[in-house]
Amino acid sequence: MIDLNSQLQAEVIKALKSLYLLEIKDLELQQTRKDFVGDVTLVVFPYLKASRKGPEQTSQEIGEYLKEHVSFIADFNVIKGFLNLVIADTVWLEKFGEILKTENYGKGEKKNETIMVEYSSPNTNKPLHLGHVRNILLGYSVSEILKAAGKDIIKTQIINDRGIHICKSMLAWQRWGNGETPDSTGVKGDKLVGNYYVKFDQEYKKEIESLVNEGLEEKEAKEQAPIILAAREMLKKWEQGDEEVVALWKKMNGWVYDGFDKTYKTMGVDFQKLYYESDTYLLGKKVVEEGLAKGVFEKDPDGSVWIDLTAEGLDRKILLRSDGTSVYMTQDIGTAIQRAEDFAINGMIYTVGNEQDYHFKVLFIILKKLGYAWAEHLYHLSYGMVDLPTGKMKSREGTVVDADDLMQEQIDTAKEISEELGKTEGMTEEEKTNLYNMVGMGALKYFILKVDPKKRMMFNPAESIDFQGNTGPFIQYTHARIKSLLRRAEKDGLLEKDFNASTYTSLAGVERELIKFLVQFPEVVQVAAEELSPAQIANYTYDLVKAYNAFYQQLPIFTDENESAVLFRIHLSAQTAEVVKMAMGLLGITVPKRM
RNA sequence: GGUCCCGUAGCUCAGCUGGAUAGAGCAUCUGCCUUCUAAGCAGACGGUCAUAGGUUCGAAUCCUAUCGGGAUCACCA
Repeated sequence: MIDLNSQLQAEVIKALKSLYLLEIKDLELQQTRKDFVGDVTLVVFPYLKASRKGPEQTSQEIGEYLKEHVSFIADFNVIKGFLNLVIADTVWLEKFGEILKTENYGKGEKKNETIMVEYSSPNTNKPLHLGHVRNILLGYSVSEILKAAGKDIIKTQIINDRGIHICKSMLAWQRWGNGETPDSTGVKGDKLVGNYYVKFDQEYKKEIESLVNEGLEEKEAKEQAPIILAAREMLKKWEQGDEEVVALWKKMNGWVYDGFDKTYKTMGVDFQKLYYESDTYLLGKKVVEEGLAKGVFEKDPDGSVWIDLTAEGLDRKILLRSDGTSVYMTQDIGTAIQRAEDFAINGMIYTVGNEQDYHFKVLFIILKKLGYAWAEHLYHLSYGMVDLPTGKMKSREGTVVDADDLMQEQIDTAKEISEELGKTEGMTEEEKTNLYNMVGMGALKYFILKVDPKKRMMFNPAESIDFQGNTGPFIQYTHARIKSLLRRAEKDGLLEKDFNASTYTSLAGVERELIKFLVQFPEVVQVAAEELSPAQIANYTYDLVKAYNAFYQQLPIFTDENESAVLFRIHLSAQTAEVVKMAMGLLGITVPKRM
């Protein structure tokens, strides 16, 4: 497709050269703001020195030149130093015709580039909560966006399945579980294990308290409480491969995975490859040798290994403890290298909260220093915390918003509203269930993804997520409405007729606006991919849908006397629905045919 | 204390590679269903873009300082 913008740029450059002998390489054109007439605006202030004239006269001259020399400039107007250019309707119609012919409109060319996207990466000692929800939705959506931009994606997660935290749940279950299982209790596996994690914490606190009453310092009490000693002992046994402990560990982790799978299924997300920390936690050690040999790392007299990043304005960072065990950073280095060995990847994206900005900064520098080619394309998809009105979520204070509960609430709300509005008449039970899921999850996903990932966001559990206005359901509704139109069009045999751009020539304002939005779509996808920002897609789709609704409300579709207008509007609607469907798909949101 | 992020309408958010009169949604108030789905449309109300300087023809956007909020700075993960 011809790129209108770059073509126009070239013409303006020519105009400046011919009028004022001004030689420039490129310049910025912007979209004309809504309240003014025109499509594209040139700000002429920067060229006043060359023109030696006032802003209005300069704009006028450039405008006249362009109107005369460029066929697709239909008109122009000047307001102060702003030259607003009007692009001919025929150009828009031509563009629209090209869009209709484009298969998979919006998708970028294949890039032959494979990126691994890591997201979710939970601990196995407690259920997923609202914080994970943002992580998971972002990771999934960014993956879909990158795919649409032409990259190959491998979705992955690293499951933090080992360590003292899981031993705590195991120990508590052993002591107080009475052999309970998810099956015997009907409790979802991750919830069951999470309950025992809480139980451990309660018992631990009691022990600390009684030790303090016996006269111990709190710090000592924390170290010496029998229950924590038992948990440490269990971890040691696990590391030695004690059969009984490992069997229990496998059993309880299995429950958790079953629980997580259900949650992932409701969310509609997936992974191609899973990494487990129990497999990777020793991996970084051999890299240490490599780093020492290359002189990237240094060894202290006590045997600990460090990297000195003071030259980069950072700290000295430890990579191997004096007892020879590895730390978080070492594991992450090892895991990254393992991944590059497992797959032919060109880069990686880590979806991790912004409290780990520093960690990833350091990690990426280290990997670069070690000289891996793929290390040039590592990104930390850093996102802000989700705040509650009460402040930060704290599991110990019971202020976490559980992922499953949250999703169920939205689905229930979707059901309530749908029934209230009487939208479900004639639907089968299955269709209804699907619809409630789609709309409920659509509301939740859109609510989270429309916000710039980098920013922290507010969620108030007391107020339900909106289903009106700038929301997922609003967009879904518009799609359903178009589908309804198309069903009628099909019945009337209108869909078989091709739209011919040359038969319909005078566009209404709302029609032109809508085409402009559709034209933008591929670029929006590219920008969203570059910025790793689903919010770009969400906000674009909202604007598109608003433009469609204005069109829908203002113009008749079937009842227009002009048959080519009817045909045009039906195709315009169909194309809008298609873009909406694809854009929402990039957010992991499905759209209904009826609602 | 060092480093990093943030502060836009009552609330939740766009806009931030400098450009026109700072935009949406929610909430409040007006209209519009006998014509294609009113989860919609049209409109009203609501702003010293935290504050103070600076750069510029032009600053919500860039720079500096101050205030306020948050994160991070472990031989934890």
